[in-house]
Amino acid sequence: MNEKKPDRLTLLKNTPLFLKLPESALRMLDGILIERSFLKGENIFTEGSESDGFYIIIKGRVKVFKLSAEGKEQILHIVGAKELLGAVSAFAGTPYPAHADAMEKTTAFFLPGKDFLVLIQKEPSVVMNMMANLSMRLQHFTRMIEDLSLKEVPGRLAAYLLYLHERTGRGDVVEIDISKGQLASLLGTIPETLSRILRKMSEKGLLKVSGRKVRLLNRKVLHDIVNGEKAGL
Amino acid sequence: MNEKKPDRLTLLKNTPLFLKLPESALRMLDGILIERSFLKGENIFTEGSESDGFYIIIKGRVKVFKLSAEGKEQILHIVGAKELLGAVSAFAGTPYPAHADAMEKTTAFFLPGKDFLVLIQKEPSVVMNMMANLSMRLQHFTRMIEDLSLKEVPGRLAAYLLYLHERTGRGDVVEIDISKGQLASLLGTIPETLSRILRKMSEKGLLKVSGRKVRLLNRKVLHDIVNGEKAGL
DNA sequence: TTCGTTTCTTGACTTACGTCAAGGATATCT
DNA sequence: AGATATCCTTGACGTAAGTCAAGAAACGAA
Repeated sequence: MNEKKPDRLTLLKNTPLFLKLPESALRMLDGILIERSFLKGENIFTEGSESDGFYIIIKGRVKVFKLSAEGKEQILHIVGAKELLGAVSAFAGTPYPAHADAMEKTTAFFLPGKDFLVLIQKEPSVVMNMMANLSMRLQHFTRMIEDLSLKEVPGRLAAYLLYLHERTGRGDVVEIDISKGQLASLLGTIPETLSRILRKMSEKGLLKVSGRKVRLLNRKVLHDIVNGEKAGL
Repeated sequence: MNEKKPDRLTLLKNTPLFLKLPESALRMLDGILIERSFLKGENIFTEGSESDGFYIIIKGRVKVFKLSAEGKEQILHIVGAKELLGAVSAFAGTPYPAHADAMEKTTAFFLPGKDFLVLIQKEPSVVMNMMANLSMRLQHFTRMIEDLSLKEVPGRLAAYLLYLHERTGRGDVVEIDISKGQLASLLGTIPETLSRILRKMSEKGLLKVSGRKVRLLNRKVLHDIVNGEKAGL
């Protein structure tokens, strides 16, 4: 166990939240952080439960989501390595505002809320980094509200595919990194609707689906769809 | 003009963002802030334009909103006295993510971005106050995404009315503080739909509308509607 | 591989809500 | 107060997307 310590320090140093932290603070953190693991599908926290701290994801992915009365799920965001989970609640001392489930085998460091508050007082850079983090999340949520309220599902899907293409596209092929059902939940719809729209887009020659790989055949029209063109879907 | 200065200082002292600021910093701010006025309906900034600073609203109200390709409007939030407008963009140095229009005659202090960044460096309490602000906004947006994606319009309306009742209700009467058209835009729908749902709720004996005053006659059922009950609407 | 489970797709149907158009009610300005 | 513009309501209609149900395909475990 002891020989793992150097690894943890390096991990911490490369976590955006802890950028610019002095060595001493990192070492202190290393002594406080608790490593936790979660199985695929395991619940990490539940909406409404009291926040006793937050997580820094080391490996794996976690979905943060809301549930409707009828059980429909809306994914708010997916948290991956080096990102924070539940930090706002820990800072504000409020209950977790949504559920969090591991989407795959996940390991994370847990930082108890009280230690976090002490750290914040001592290290202003942590607060600045966290502000940057919150700002990005706010932007993301703004776009999500816009999409849900002002775009239809084809527009949201096209926007997501083009976004994937920009970040991870190899040629004109993008690989959806989550199941189609989960993608539906991220886009604010249901698997049936997503499936139908993908088929229509295929029929129109806009793309070609094979499993999780999607070849974007007409990005121009996909862009138009994002901007509200009906394109006969 | 000079005899107004004491007023400004008092205003600043009572602004959440500047809580706990030393007298000296407040006086410096007072020398930097620029007072600006906007007419009803006037645009304050536009989505995509570069942020050169942010506003502290002194009087009046401002709607922050997105527009769809077809011109439909989604209000993200309404900013009133002592609240901040455009602060995230000023902090992050990103363009404004939405439009802002004055809903009534509004006066505000403008703080140039560069001065804000200097202030942030010098006064950690400002950052903490701003974090608290961002956290609340994030919570608000989370709820908004949940509502748009998982609730229908009657549920969103009922939630809004009950929220108004909690904050400002006199007996069982609440007063909607914006026009019905704007309320529709805030709830992510259109005036026709809002009108129809209000009528149906009246017919079911859940409430009684007279102008902007709404008498809530059956809060229990309204709560049920928030929680996904159809209630025969 | 084979079995069993989960995920994905498809069709027929329903429905909430948006669109279009018009009349009525309120508000605002001189 | 009267005139003009804005806001609100109502009806008839269209449509995007959800529900229900059933097969097909993909995945995982034994």
